[in-house]
Amino acid sequence: MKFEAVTIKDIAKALGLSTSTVSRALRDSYEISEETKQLVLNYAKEINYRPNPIALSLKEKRSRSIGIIVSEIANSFFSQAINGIESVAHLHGYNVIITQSKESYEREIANIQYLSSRSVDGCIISVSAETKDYTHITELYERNLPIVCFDRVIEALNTFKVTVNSFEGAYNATTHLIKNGFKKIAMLSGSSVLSISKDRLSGYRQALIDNGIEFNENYVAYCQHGGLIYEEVEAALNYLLNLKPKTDAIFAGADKLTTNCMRYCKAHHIDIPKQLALIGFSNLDFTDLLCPPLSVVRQPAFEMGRISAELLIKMIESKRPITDFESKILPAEIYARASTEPINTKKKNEK
Amino acid sequence: MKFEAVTIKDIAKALGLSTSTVSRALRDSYEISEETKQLVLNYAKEINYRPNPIALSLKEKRSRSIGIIVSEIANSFFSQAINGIESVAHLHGYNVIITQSKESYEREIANIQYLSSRSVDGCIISVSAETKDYTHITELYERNLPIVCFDRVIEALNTFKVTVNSFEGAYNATTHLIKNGFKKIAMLSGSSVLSISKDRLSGYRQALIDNGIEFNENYVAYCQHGGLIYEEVEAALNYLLNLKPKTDAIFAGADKLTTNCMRYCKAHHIDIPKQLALIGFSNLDFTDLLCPPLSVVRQPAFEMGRISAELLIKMIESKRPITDFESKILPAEIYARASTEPINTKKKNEK
DNA sequence: TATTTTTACGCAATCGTTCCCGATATCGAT
DNA sequence: ATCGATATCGGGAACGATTGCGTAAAAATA
Repeated sequence: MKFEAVTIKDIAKALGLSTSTVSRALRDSYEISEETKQLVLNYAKEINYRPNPIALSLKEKRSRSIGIIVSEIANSFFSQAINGIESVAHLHGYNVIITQSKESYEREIANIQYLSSRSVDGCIISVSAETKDYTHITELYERNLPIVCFDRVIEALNTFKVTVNSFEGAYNATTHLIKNGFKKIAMLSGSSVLSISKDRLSGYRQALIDNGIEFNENYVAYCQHGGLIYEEVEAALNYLLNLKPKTDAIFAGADKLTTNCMRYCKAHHIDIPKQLALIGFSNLDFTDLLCPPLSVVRQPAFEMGRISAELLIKMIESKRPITDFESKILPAEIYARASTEPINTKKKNEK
Repeated sequence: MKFEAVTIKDIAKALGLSTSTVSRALRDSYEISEETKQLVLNYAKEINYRPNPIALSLKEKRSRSIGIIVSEIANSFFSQAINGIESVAHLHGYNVIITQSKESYEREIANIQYLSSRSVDGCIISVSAETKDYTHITELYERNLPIVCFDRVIEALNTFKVTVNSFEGAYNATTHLIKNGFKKIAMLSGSSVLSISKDRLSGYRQALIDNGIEFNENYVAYCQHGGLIYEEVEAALNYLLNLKPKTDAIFAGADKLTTNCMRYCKAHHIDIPKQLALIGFSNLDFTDLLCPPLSVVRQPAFEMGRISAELLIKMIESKRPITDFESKILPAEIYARASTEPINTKKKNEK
């Protein structure tokens, strides 16, 4: 029922040659005469011949494609990162296969097995928030599947890692809140098992300490699904906003946490920043258009994707096994907006 | 250098059987004894055998995967639609390969040729705004590659089409503006060649006429890149907002147009809705959190993806060629918020 | 002219899997 | 005991492309 593409065999038959000769002509191999080569090339162009990548994959055990696993493409950070990956991949002649784990351990396993069975030449992975056991990944890695970790990295895996400086980003965001006069700063954190969550917590903690504020573990609430479901954010905020002394600012450690925190405040008529200041990690393109304009810690997502892809392709195309793995740590940028404005400054006209 | 997976040959060798017998056992074919079948199945499970989909694709000329072409995954509408497609595809045992055209004609061609060479069993396509010539798609379709159009459809292609009722959505949005007292309503439209642009323009036009307002072509501005680049939106608004009589409301025909319109207003200190009301198509998850909360026409993106995938799979798995193609047209929903509030109503406390 | 070297091409194996067809064995029936 | 039927399995081709090896013809050398 499916249409049949033109194959090397069709060319061979039409030109009265063998498939090997045709192959050599197309591959511009040695031991081929100039005239037969031209003959084949012309005919191939004429009938619009395209090599079958599946047959090639089967034979060569490589596919010139790289796999991506992220939790959600609807997340701005990830879609920007994917754009970065694609830009580099296409430049090097690689195609990209995108999969989503939706923060599910099972789907992550299914995805990476699908990718490896599809003979991807390598993978770029940001692990799911649910994943605690990484053997499905390390096993493939040890069997020589090149893997680059980005964003949420697997610390135990000895490979390239591309991350944002979470500690510094959290440190600067928290310091920003302190400088603007907020006293009781709580943290809304993602899954406690993720390396980025730990780093962001450390940055938050250190900023408090460096400014002479006591770190209180009670002012940290975790959302194991990274804020993907509103209810867990709601529960966390119900908790954080009923503490004594009263929380007057929130630092949110992930995109969905930040926006869902805003949604909570709107639903509960909490005035930002008068009743509660808010700053959080976010890569949304519209945080400046929010009500109020939202202060954010922004990650260089596109750049992270770019670098990840470059490292992966370097790994794939390297002749000898790479042993010297560097970790690229990129700076996060702080955008201070109205959501963290000092409350004593009674300017009506923001901007 | 790459790891080698366990094949049917390994099982045959280990058990002293032929590959055909092993294949039959795994396929649960007839003409196989119960005991050899169990023997093979047990051993296969033990060594974690997984069939090689590439070899299967080569042999069967199908891959149990479906291709998607959208302009941008960073667009909320498309990422939601992709989620809908994936949910159905996985249910039927299909994998999904996502590609982005970035509104580029060349990339669209490259993508669909890549997908077809990868032996996808079918494609779900929303064409790029740049594309005027559809032969790269119709050609494959005529060679029996199942294709479902969604969102931006190819009118000339006789296949399943899944769209939102653009006319109705535009009609209702425009009527909403009129009912709220706005007089000079301009339209910010996407690429004029797209069917959805035409339908939305018709809806806007009809709503004006039905309410006794003259339709004036001068109050329509087109953005050929669908608002993907801010400058074209800026130019369009510079034009629309300098018309006499003065434009007091804007209806925007696409996601990026709507948000970039807000950005423009913010940059130019235009008060929404006092100086300019705004409603537009958008599938962002947090238009309610924008400043001001944005009135939108929202498409059932997930549902559209779901239906598209179901139709495609129906097409793929149909024994006889399908000739009776229905077009699914889903209703768009209007969310009225502060950005289109009547200006004479002087409520301070919105909600 | 005879021999060697080079050139240019075909043959066949390979990748992992399925499936048609042929082969063998077992069993019941005559 | 012999034959046919059936059950069960192996051999080998096929999918599309590459490639090492063998070999014929052409070219170069003696």
